[in-house]
Amino acid sequence: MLPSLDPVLHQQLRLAVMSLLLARKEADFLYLIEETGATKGNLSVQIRKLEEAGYLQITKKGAGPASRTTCTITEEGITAFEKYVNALDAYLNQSRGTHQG
Amino acid sequence: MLPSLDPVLHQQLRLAVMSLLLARKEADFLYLIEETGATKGNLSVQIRKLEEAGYLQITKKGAGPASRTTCTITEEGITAFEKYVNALDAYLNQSRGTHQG
DNA sequence: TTTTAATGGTTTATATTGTAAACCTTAGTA
DNA sequence: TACTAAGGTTTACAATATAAACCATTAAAA
Repeated sequence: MLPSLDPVLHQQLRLAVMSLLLARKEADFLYLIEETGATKGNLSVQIRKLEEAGYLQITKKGAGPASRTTCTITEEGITAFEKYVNALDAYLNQSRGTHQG
Repeated sequence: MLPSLDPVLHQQLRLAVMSLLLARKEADFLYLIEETGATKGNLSVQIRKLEEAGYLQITKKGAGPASRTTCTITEEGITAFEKYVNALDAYLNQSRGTHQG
């Protein structure tokens, strides 16, 4: 049977964030806004979910307009992403019969 | 910027159904239940959404216990699936820098 | 010839999730 | 001291997913 897809990662914005972090290790809130096109409210909620899942860490520096929020991917996040990609493969490659079994 | 992911396909059960159909062209309701582990209610709803999107056709034969509901993938469904896979690639390959640009 | 049960599927109420408008806090500046 | 702007957060609402309860038909049993 097809493997289940990690529901934390199987969502467009969260997947985009993780994908960007995987390439860069860390990224600022505003950078993620630019790259994803998400609204601040939505991004705020979704990175918190990723943090709660243990997939990234949120670090805040300063206060007011000079403040910065940075997201850093965790080992757990990297592992989860890789596992997700492998699970997806089973879905995407059904048609080619290249999956194990 | 990362491409958007077709919301009809970016859902586990619907993606599973499409994936199975891509390999087999058509499949019965009960076969899809077995392969996906979904409940009847959930599958019923999700294949209807796929039909509304034009990605598959639902055909019913007979009535009562001998009745059969068959799903057949459409050309539009195949195209949409391929497009979805390509879009996903942009997310999954960020880390390897193998994406265009 | 009524029950009774079983099959194949649908409806629909509920829970979960995603989204963005409205809001808050702090800092600079006029 | 206002007033503005930046950087985020809250939260109310919309959309979605899920499965329990239900329906229709048929076959078999009583």
